[in-house]
Amino acid sequence: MLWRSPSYLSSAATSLCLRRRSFYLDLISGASTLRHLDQILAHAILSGRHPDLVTTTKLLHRLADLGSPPTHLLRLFSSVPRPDLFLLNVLLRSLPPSSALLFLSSLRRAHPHLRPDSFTYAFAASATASLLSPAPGRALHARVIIDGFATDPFVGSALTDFYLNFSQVSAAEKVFDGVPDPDTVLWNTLISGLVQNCAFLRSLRVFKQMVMTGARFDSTTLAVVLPAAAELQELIVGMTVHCLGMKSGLAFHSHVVTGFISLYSKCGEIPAAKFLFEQIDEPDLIACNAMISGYSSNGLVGSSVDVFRELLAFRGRPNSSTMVGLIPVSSPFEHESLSRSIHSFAIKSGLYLNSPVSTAFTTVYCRLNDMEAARKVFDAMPEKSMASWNAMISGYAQNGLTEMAISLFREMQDLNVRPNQITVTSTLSACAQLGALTLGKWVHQIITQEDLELNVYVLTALIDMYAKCGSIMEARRIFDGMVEKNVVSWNAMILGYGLHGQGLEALKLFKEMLNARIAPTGVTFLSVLYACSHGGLVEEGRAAFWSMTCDHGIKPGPEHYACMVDLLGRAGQLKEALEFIETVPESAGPGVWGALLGACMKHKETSLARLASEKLFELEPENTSYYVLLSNIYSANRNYPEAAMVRQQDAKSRKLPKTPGCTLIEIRDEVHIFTSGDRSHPQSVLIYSMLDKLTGKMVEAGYRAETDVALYDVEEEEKEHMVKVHSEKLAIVFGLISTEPGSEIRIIKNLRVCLDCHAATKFISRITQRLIIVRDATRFHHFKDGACSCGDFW
DNA sequence: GTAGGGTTAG
Repeated sequence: MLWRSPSYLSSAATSLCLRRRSFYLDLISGASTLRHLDQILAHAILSGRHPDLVTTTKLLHRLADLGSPPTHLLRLFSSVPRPDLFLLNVLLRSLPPSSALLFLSSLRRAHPHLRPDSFTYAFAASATASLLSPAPGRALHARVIIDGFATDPFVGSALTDFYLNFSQVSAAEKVFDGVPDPDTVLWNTLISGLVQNCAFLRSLRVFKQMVMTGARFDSTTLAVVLPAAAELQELIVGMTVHCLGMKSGLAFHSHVVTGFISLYSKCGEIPAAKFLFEQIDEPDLIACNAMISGYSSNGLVGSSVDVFRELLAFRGRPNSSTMVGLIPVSSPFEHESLSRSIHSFAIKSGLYLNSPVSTAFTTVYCRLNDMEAARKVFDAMPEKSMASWNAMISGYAQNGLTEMAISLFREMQDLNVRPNQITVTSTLSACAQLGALTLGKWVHQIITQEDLELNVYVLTALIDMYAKCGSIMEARRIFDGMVEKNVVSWNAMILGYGLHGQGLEALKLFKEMLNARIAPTGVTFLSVLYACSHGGLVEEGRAAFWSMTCDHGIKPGPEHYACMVDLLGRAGQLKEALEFIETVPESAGPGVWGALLGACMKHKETSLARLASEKLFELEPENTSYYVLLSNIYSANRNYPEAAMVRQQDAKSRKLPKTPGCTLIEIRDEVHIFTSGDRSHPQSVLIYSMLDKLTGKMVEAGYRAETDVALYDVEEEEKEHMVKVHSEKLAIVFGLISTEPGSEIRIIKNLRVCLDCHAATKFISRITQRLIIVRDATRFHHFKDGACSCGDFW
């Protein structure tokens, strides 16, 4: 270096040197502080040399690098009598995004001789990518098109990046398509941005297209496409990329190797990941993190800790990602104490309580069903990431706290935090559990508005939501539109038909699935059995059960046995059901006996009911719902002393209050909830007078209230009321008076619909000529013209 | 102008 101290500048020799441009340039690039630069500039001017365009450009560059405020840069620029395009571009690149764009907008007035080129627009476009609003970027895009730069790969890349930063995937693709000869960087920008927007399928498609068109790919390309393959667990695609990498020699680039380690770990190929990791001479922090998380997520917590120790011993400090990878999210129960101790370590160190670490802990606590701890971690996060919102929402949905999940999603919308596929998938699951069709439709609308990629997860969640919220046709429409279906999608659709009592449709779809060579899983058979059971298809169900073990080698679990007992029991084959239980290899669980008890209920089989109840009391002494069932069976047979005794036992054992039966109906986006005998509704006078009129007409048509008949597992409080004012009847009547004649009525009951309401609804559907869809605790009933879709197999 | 690891889902 020419000089070390500012005092050196005062020497005459330096003055002479400064007259020569190259020395001057060297001095500028060597300056290490703003003060140095000031002194150089002052000296130059004193020595009679005014900086020319080249030196000013250099100076501007250096000033920006050393953190000079934007006002200084602008002042320097305006001191130049006739700035050229190069200087303008350097200025634009050096200014903070908003000042750069502001400056550009005044350019035409201030410097009419300067015609922006592709660099100008590229820098400007990349400035728009980091703003809070997309509006300036869109305006710039318009100018780019007018000025004819939309076909330039440099500009296109910056614009593509801009749109992807604002999650406008389609717009980004449009920009890309407008560039006839995309270069490697432009391809990479699109692929990487798609991955960041969770559009993994699209990114793989673009990569394929890139390779097919013969475009040159580089290590960045491979590094950005690998996470997409890993995320989708597309091992074959990943291995193809590996082959491409080997052939081109790019597979040994450190970023790419890390990508492979992560890919193989995520696909469960730990030996391959381990092999690659051990091939690296000196793995860096990121490679170690990939391996740590790979082991941990595959349940190999010991090996994960080994690599962590190695990292501490030889490669220095771990970072927050190391911690995230180390937490055994995949098996929290097994390593609960380890997770909690990592958490307290993280809190103590303070350094690690950033968003990804907190998100991992949120997840762990959700999995441990410790929702309060999870929420505490979530609330303590100053900056919430997409993943942290998703972790909390899915945690609520999976723990059945559906309202919490939905209200958190609402909060996100209110805060203008844009959801991604995972957010909507979790929220849809909550809507499905709740049976909230209007909410579900709203989420569907948001998916469309946000242009979220419709991947298998999202579409399957939509099928599930529509099916569980009563729109089986809409579910089927989405199912048919799916290009790529997997087992879960088929399962969701089959289960949907089962819920709606369309057993034959379910079986037809199951056959189609087998023809399409999709290997069924235990869940598939559970859905098929369920559909048979709710459609009264006993023989078909039996055949499916045997085919499961014989043809597909799937060992039936307790839930399959329970479903079979339910199937036989509903159809009145109680003896066969009991015989079937005796074939259960291990002792039958509560599910199996519960199913038998439910069947006894329907067929008023007191002695068998007693047997089943005794088994249940033995297996689950704390579960109170069986007492209700048994007592109802006795009262159905008019054996009131026994009924009273059971009820007394029940009262003794009961600790928690019962959930009262209630029915929900949505009218024009508003939710109305009715309980039995409810008079709290503002229109309750009208509702009751309508109900009276309707009951009159029903009686005329032959309806008799079945007050002394056993009510399913309805609760005591509800039973004490006249069945006439059951919550479902109130909700139906409210539906009748609040909607157009002829339109369908949908209600949701939290318990199983009672026999009397079931019969009454049939009459109502005929008298009013309405389709009434009732979702109860176990299935859907479509009442139409005096009949129910369940064919009374409910 | 693009760049590897970590969190979230049916």
